Amino acid sequence: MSDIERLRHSCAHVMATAILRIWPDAQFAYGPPIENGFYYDFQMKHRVTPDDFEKIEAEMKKISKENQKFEWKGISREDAKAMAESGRLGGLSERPGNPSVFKLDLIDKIPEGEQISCFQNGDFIDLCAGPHVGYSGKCKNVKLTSVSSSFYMGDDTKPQLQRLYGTAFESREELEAYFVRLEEAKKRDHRRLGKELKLFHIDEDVGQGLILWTPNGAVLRQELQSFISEELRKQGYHQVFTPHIGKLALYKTSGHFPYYKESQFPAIIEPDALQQIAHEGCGCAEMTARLDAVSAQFANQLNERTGREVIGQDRIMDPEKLLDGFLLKPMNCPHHIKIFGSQPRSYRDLPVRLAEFGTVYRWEQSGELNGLTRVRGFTQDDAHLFCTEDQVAAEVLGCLSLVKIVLTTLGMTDYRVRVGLRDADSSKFTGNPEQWDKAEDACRKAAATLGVPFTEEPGEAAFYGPKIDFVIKDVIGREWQLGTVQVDYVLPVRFDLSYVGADNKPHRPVMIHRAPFGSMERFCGVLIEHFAGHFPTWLAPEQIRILTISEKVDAFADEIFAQLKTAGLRVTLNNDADKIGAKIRNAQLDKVPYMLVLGEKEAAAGGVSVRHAKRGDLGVRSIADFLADVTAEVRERQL
RNA sequence: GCCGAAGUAGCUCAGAGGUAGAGCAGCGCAUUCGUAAUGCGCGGGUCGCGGGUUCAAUUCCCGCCUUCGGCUCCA
Repeated sequence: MSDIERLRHSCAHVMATAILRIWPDAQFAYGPPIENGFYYDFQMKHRVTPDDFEKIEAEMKKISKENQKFEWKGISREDAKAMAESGRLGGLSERPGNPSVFKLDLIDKIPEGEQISCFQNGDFIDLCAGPHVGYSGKCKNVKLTSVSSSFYMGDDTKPQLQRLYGTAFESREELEAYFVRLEEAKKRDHRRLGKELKLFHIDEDVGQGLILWTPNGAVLRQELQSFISEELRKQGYHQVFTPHIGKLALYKTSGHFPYYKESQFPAIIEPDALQQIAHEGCGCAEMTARLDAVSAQFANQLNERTGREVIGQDRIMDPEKLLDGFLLKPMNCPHHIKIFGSQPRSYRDLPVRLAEFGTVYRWEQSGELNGLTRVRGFTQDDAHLFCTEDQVAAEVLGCLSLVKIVLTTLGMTDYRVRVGLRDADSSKFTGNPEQWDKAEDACRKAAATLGVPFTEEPGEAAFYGPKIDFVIKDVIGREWQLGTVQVDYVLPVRFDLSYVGADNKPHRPVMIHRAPFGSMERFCGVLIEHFAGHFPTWLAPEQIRILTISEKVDAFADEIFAQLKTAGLRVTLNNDADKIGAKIRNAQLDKVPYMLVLGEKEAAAGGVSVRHAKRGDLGVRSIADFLADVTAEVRERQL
């Protein structure tokens, strides 16, 4: 544990002590240091609100002044249990009738034979492995930041606890600097900039988590798509288009329906069928069952193909009663699979790489929605690669290099790479173990070539195969998964895909799912924050703004405007009656990369005064020079 | 979905049981100006939505919706 973590952990104990002095019934669960501070989870009758912070902080100050010593004590399991039973553990004194329930549970979770220890500061004794600072006097530069709720052990079937967050630093200056930094970070929040720069809009009447791309944001997105499309052409991809819905049977085959029902928009039922079931007086439960069900033939075929019972007897129904419908597509794979399967394929054709900016819809929980980063409808820069088993490693590598090109071009270097592996004892993962091993190995090896540290995370795989994810942090430190590359041995079996090998026999292809941006929405959200709204010229919705000094140069300004426009640049003209200072200020606030100041001086010389939003006044230049430089800057996608 | 907080003009926010205010933005007029705010004037709000209490509710109470911070979830 680092020094700052040790300090913050001690602050969590000081906070607990303060809470107990005010509300003695509090039962504490778990209180670790975290990236920017610490928290403690607890349960008590009083509900803490931000109005209570002052009172709690005052008590914490007092405890810090008392300069209590943090003392380590090794105790036996029996003693620990006895102390928890009496309410002494995680309390200021024994609390008859109020046993330390969470501490009791935590003690049970400590493996047999491991040393159990507690720490005492003043009257507060807590089950804790430490370490801690020497004295509470160190815990003086501390501030409570927020209160929320959490589930005990992160399990939503366990009791809901209150979680109080705080932060602490060695010095007061560092503490203050932290909050200044936080304020600065908020200014680059994509939700705020999205409004200020008119990039996107979310409208209640359209629906939560559904993005309306306004003209400025549409430019940003379109430029990114063009960039990706160019790279895809270089790498031998084929562009396809598919509809936004597909029949339920498609998703029953893929295995997504009904198992992921909670995260899909409900099925769309055909009008005739809807009328029929309404006529029959069919209830909701009955309707759901009939939607979920399949015919015996369907189940048998799929079970036979996969070699296991993926569809149980309970889902089989008389074909007469089956209810058909459509699903708003939650992913693009089945559609692409159908394109691959639409014609015979030879091993000579492989790999087949099908790409689409495919829009998908997922029913995310309302509390999870967040600006552009977590939405209910989004467009993936998706592609599916169908290849032979021998080609998997090379194709994964190709996908990774694409992700790397993308991130490098945008100057995004602060990301981490996660290799998601299967969790041995989870039934969530399908397919055979040897293929999993092979695929996991290919991912691991490919990730190693990135030259970026990566972590292997068991249980993070997709149900059909392992994956490599690129994860980036937003301004407030939350992590978002962007690019992803996933190897899949399962869907080709479920859809019975095949190609003809050199031996003139059918073979099963392997699929790779990949999206370098992940989703256009999320990526743009992260990108807005990355650039703090100051996009490089090639991405800027408005690249150049012409600012006139007086009406006398209107004709000259029109001429320059027309020239830049003809050159394909996104240019606007501000010939309002404002003073030049105001025009510059407005252009700066709109984060327009180039401002061209035109007055009588420029008109006489036939030049333009160039000002850059970040580099300031660049002096007078000839229009030809300026045009050449900016077009090159845009063409080369300079940062 | 759960816990907590919030919702007043396009934006940022103030306000109070007696049907609302500022700054910025917008519009109009004047100004013709040299690298981050020219002046004057005008318009703009069913105070998130629906109920209830009250002579009177935007303000108090209840329900809902949306947003924000967490939790859980993320094929």
